[in-house]
Amino acid sequence: MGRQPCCDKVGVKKGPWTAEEDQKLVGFLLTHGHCCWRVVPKLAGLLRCGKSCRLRWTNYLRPDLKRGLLSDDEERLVIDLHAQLGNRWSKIAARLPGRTDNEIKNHWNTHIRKKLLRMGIDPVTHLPLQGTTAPPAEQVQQEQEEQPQLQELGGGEAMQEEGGDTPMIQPHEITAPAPPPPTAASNCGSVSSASAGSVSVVSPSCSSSASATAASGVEATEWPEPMYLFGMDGIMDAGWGGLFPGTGGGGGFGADPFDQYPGGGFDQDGDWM
DNA sequence: AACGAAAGCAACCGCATTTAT
DNA sequence: CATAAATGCGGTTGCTTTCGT
Repeated sequence: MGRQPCCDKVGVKKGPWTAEEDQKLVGFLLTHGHCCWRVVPKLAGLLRCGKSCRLRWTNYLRPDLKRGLLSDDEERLVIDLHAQLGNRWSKIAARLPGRTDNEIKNHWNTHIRKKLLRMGIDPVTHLPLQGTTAPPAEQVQQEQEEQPQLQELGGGEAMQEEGGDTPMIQPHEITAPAPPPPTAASNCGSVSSASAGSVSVVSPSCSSSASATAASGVEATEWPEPMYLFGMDGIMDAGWGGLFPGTGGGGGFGADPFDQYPGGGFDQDGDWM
């Protein structure tokens, strides 16, 4: 027997997720968890493939996700791990809390890979490129001007984007603890305790309250709705700006929402900050 | 100011692996 | 043990934004 599609192709919506869909998915998962992704969209009232729901959740909606560019340390860690593991993005992501394989993969392909190439390093083997053995001197100089700290992976200077973009948000800025708002407090790590699935967003720092919350299920059920009652601006102000990029899809993050709304959101433990 | 090219990112596709029967 | 189904993973695509001319 041939392999069946993961879901019915007919009537399945594709493309960028809308805020309404996000709301349904987050609300459902925080309340019920996911016993199996195949049935999640049906139970959540979504016209989406279960696969798509899983991807959306793991890459975008999980409360424990960091957002923003990778820090200098994270980038070095990615390079080191890639040298050891190759394109095992999920394995690499497992070593970077709050980061997803997709995010790391994209960052590698768009930033790190190019940097290594300009440095004359094969991004696959992590060895000096054959043939030219070294990039032209002016290229090296340009590279050093752009990424001086990459030459010495032990350096601790904050890395900037190519072209000298505004500094990325740093991990310590993301994880600075702060008292969570009442509705969001229940959000931290309430998923897996209600879930038989594998995805866990339980945060050690709030696991006790999370278990209590999950036991009641009340707040976990209620929080997504207030999030939307904020409206987009309110959500942004609350620091989950990356959660609902609108319906534009694609490059909706050309402007980092954290640049506009710094200091809010969930840290890697799912704590509100 | 307008246009085209390049960059960046979210999402999709298909294969591989794991789990259940 | 064999087969089917579900899930996970990596590669790729397409859309949006940004930058340069």
